[in-house]
This record gives sequence, structure tokens and C-alpha cells, in this order.
Amino acid sequence: MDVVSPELNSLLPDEIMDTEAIAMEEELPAEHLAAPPRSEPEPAQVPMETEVPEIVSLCPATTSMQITSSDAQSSTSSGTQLLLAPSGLIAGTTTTTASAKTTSPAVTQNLTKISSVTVPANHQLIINKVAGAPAADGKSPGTAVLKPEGQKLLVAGLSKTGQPIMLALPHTWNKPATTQGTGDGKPTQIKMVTTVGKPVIAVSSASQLMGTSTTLQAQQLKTLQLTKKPPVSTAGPMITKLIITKALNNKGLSSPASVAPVVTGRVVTQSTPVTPPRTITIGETISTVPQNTSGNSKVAISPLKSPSKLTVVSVASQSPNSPQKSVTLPLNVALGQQILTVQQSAATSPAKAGTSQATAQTVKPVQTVAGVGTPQFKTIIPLTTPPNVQQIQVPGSRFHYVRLVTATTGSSTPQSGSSTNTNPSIQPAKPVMMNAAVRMSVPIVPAQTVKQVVPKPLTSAAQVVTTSQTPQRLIMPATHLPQIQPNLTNLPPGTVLAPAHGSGNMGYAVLPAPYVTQIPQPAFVTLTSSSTFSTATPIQTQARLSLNGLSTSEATSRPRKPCNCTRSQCLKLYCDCFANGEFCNNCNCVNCFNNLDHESERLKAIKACLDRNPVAFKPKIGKGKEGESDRRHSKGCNCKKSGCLKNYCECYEAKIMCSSICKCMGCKNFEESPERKTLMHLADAAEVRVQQQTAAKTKLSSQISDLLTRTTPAVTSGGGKLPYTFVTKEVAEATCDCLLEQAEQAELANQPQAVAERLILEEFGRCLRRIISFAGKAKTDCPINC
DNA sequence: GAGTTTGAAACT
DNA sequence: CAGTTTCAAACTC
Repeated sequence: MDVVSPELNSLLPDEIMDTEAIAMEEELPAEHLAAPPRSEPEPAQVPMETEVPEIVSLCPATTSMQITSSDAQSSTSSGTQLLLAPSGLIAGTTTTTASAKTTSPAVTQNLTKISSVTVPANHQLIINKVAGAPAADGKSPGTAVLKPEGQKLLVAGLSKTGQPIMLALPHTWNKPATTQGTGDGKPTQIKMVTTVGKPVIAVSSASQLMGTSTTLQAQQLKTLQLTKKPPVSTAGPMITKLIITKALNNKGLSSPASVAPVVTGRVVTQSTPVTPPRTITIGETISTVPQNTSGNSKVAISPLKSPSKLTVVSVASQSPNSPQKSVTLPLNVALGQQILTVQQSAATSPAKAGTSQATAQTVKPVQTVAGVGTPQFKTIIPLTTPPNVQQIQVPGSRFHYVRLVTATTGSSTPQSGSSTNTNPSIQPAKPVMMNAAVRMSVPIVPAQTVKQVVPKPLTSAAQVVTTSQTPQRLIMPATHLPQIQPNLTNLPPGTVLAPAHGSGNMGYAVLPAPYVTQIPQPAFVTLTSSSTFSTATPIQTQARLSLNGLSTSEATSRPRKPCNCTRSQCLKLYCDCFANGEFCNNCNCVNCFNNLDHESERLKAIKACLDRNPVAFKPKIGKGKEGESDRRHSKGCNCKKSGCLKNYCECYEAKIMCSSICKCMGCKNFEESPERKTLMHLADAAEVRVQQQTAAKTKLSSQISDLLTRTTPAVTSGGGKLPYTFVTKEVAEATCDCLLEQAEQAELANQPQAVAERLILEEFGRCLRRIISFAGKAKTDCPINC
């Protein structure tokens, strides 16, 4: 495993580098440094295809944030998984960072917990760190529930060059991960794997890690497979930022005021995949951000391969008397949605509330600003009032789900004590039936949209973050989710489980992320929190995710074709909108039920589809077997008459070859097929023609315009010029380009010479007309001069 | 734009 | 699982 070089270490801020993790790691016994006896042994050499991310020591808390490399075999979908520290790690932590540099195991529990990791656009990795260190003896309420080992924090991502990065807690690296309450020995993991253009972030909820009742608890997050591994050697300049934001902590807070809300670290560039835990991933280009806080965690950051930005903020500090110790919201970014991880800090006592409040004052609101060319950003908002969000980790699925559950006890939610709401407009969180009151939404901002997050201080009041545009993700109220829960593993991409609106009781809505993103409301985040979030550094996140091999930016920029459904109510897979997990919008459908107004029907339809086909909403085009094409139809086509050379064929439509799994007849969609080659050639030629023609016309127009500009004095002085005076050398050349292009087109089309000549003459005529038109326009537009 | 063709989805 | 029907997109005229 590669160890970060001294020079790289020197580049890192002390707050980052001087982390307990480092100290722990350095002082770990030799056996710790040795290859850990893990259930998933890390290969010494990581094949290119495996894309095993390098591991970076992040935080050697006794809660055992452990980094594990992604299992290449298990990776089936490209994307980014973000493994975040379980809330349990966060629970009981305080804002104090004084625990840094402790080396004893007991002290390791004082390590600052990283509540969230953000990998925004420009390859920023932002990590919200849970502030505070629990009691060294580990008996603090928050930490008591956690076993020293068994929890892993894995943050893996691919740099722009595809280099993976991971954040790990090395001292537990060797320890078999065990989750408290589960006892199954399965390591609780939080993984973030950034794939080429398909980042997916999964956050395992604290409750899950803590061994809550959910069946999905202790499920190990699956590593996502990367579709492609970009050549490392071609790594281009990249800016990666590591921002560590300290989360609020209401427990054991010794000096909350001293804690700076945001810790910025530097990014190190990783050069090689690494398996050992102590490896630090280093980014190609290092960018530093002002650092306010001393961090206890050492974080190695690797830029995403694509300029994607993912911001994930999760912090959970929950009251010990709360059934759910911590909550982390896994958010799906599969379709370019922004990811929002809600951080909870439970203030269960007035003193704690005061602590949270004090911390909130120190924390700057997070303001997200997307500049030009920044496709997307993510907003991270820590919550103070725990909405009891549970992550639902779906094995084998690259989509992750969030379940919001009703607060079980009102004792843990008396936020009123800490509700020093400075903003009257913000409604205090309702402790009772809070889930109905607590709304969380993840704003998803499309590219080129500038978003701003209202930097209102978050106390216990709901925080609303407004962005200018959709897409956005909202956690919607719903009803009757439980009936769908058995199929959670196959929910449509980005499905979000949300409390039912108007129900008062907890219900769930299954909202595919695309649906959510289409909600035509101003993107906002409504969160209850006793803390503000840092805006010290603008968080720009770009989730350039891919769908079926297409980047999110492509998918989002390209307008979806409106459906024309008439009978299916857009609740069958016949409907592309529905099949793609989107609401119908500007469609031509009749009697459409694929909207929020027919939520129950839609939920039933989703369930029905999943019953019929558990993978109904999964992309059909995925990565093939080893050695096969990167993209292949997962099911294969069944064409009979089209020869698989028409868009009827799903393979052809996806611009992929038919494979052995296809059941087509008379298939001509294979590599050597002359028909296919002909079609491809024609298509390419047509595309080139269009481009050339457009370029030629643009050039002609530009030159004519330029000529007009330059000849205006002459026109003025001459009292007007005839059109031929505009035929300068430049115009003539541009005209010739047009004529040559026309000739090439005729030749490509195998047109007879006579036809070709005619086409050329016609083009010439058009050119002349344009010249004349410009000339006349020049006269009319310049009456004074002319 | 209307009608036809096509193949996936849905149904039996 | 196979055959049939339904459906909406793709295609043709």
C-alpha cells in the first residue's frame, strides 16, 4: 500500500493531518499495520478492472470506522458509494476537537467523527465531521452503544482519472467489523465509490449500524462496480478540496465555541490503487480551502473522475434515550440528483440543547453556489431535530433508499428547549408526530443553474434552503409505504421513502429520485436542526451521474421525449416516463396517473411492476461480463423482423451490439454486419454533413458580418455599394467551402454527376442570396451611413 | 397526420 | 414457461 509521501503530508493542513487517526495509526502495533485478517481480504495488487480504491486513514475512532476496499466482484454498477460514519460514531460526540492526537485506544473514542463526506463538483470532498469527542472511557451515551470495532467508514471514489479513493479508519482495519445488535459479524460499512460519471452515494444510517430493528441493518453496503477505469496516466489537472465540517454535538461538549464549523483540508493525489488501510489517496491537484478548525481526522481525498460534485452531510448526534441513535440519510445520486444527508443532533436535555445552540452559532451556514459550468450542487444541512431517518440499504442495488420513521418517543425530541429560533419565519420542529412536520428535501440543481442556499441559522427550527430551479429532490409525504417495503430492493432509481403528507401518521411514499427531481417547486431543504451549517466555503457539488452510460448532464440536458400513452395511465412500463422513474411532464399522455396527484395509484403500479419483475426499474443497459463490451443489454432483445437494425430493437436503440443473450432472429446488429456498418456509416456521414454544413454556414455568416463591419466606412463614403463589393476573399472562400461540402454530400449520397452539379449550383445560389441579403441588410441597417 | 409495423410489457 | 394480447414507439406513406 502506498503511504502518503512526506511532501504530500506537508501539504495537508495540520488540522487534517494531525488527526487522531494518524496518531492512532502511527502508534498502532505492527500487527495492525499488517494485512488485516479481513473477511474481504484486500488484494495486494489491484487490477485495473477491480478499481479498488485506495484507502485513506480517516478516523481511527474506537467506534471503529474502518475502511475496506470495494469489492470489485460485487461491483455491478458504476457509481459512487459514500460510506459515512455511522451515526453511532457521531452520537455522543461533541464539538470539541481537543481529543486529537490521542493515541491510546480509549482516547480513540474521542476522535472526531466524520459525519459526512462531500464530493462536490470540482472534486471537492467535503466531510462533515461530527464535532466533539465523547468521553475517553467510551461510556458516553453516544459511544456506549457502539462497539469499538465493527464499524467501518469507507469512502471511495474515483478521481477524474478513475483513481479510487477511500477513507478508512485504519486501527480497526484488521478487526472484523461487527455491528452492535446484529452480531452477525458483518461489518457495517459506509462506502463511497465514485465511478466514471456515475457517482452513487450510499450512506448507511446510524440506526442501521447501531443495530436497529430494521432488517436491513448490518447489511453491508455493496461496492459499486465501475464501468470504466480511466487511465491513471492521463490524469489531468484537477482540483480537489477536502472540507471537513464539524457537526454539532450536544454531548460532552467542552468547548463548542472553539470549534470552527468547517475544516478544510487538502487533497492528495493518489497515484496507485492501494489496499492497505494506511494508504492515503492523493489527488492530482491540490487545492486548499481556508481551514477553520482543527480536525481530528485525517482524510485522504480523491477527486471524482468526472467533475462531479457530491456533497453529503450527515451528522448524527442523538440522544441516548432515543431508540434510534443516529440517522444518516443515504441519498441516491444515480440520476444526477443531489445528495442530501441529514445530520441529526439530538438535544435531549436543556443543557444539551444549549450546547447545540452554541455550536450552531459557531457554525456558518452552508451556502451553495453553482457557478457557470457547475452543473449541480448539493446542499448539506445538518438537522438538529432527528426526523428519525433510516437508511435502507438495498443489497445489490446501486440505489439507496431512505426511510423516515415517526419518532418513537417524544422524550427525545423536546427541541423546544434549544429552539432559539432566530428566524421567526422558520417554524420550530414539532417534536410530536414530527415526521409529518419535518420535511427534508434535497435540492437538485441542474447544470448551469446557480443555486443559493438561504444561509439561515439552523437552530431547532426548520431550515429551508431554496434554490432557483429544479430538479430537486423532495421527500414527499405518502401513505401505505409498508406494503411496498418488501420490494425496497428494487425500487426505481433514486426512490425515496418519505412520510405521507396529510396523513399525520407515518406513511411512506416511494418516490423515484427522478420523480422527486421533477417536482416543480422551488428546490428547498426543510430540515429541523439546532445547528447552522457552515458556509465558510461555498459548497459546490456536481453530481454528474450517468444513466445507462450517459452522464447525468447529458441525460438532464437532453429533453426527455414526451410520452403519448393513452391507455396505460402512464403507470405501466410501456410508458417511458414511468419506466425511467420520472413523472410525466409536458407529455401528451391521456389520463395520466404518473404524477403526484395519483400517488397511491402510482405506488401500486410500482409495486405491481416490481412484483412482476424485481429489476423492472433497473437499467437495461449495463456492464457486460469480463472482456465483453462495457455496455450490453441485460436482458437481450427479442426482435424478429427488424433485424435489430431499427429502433424497435432495444439494443440498436441503445447503440450497442446484440449479444449472446439476445433472442433475436435474423440479427444484423453485430460487429461484422455489413448492414450495420452501412447504417453506422450513413449515420456518421449524416452527422458529419450536418456539422460541416452548419460550420460552413456559420463561417460564411460570420465573415459576411465581419465584412460588413469593415466595409461600413466605404459604404458610407461611397453612398452605398453593390452586393458584389461584399464578395471579398473571405466570403469567396467560405462560399467555396459550402460548395465543396455540397459536393461531398452529393458524392456520399452517390448522386449522379448531374444531380451533384445541380446541388452545387443550388448551394451557390443560396450563398449568393445570403451575400446579397447581407449586403442589402447592411444598407438598410445603416441608413445614416449609407 | 394517419395508418402500419414492431417488439416489449402485460396477461393468461 | 409459452402463447397471446396490449401497448406505445417507431416507422411509412
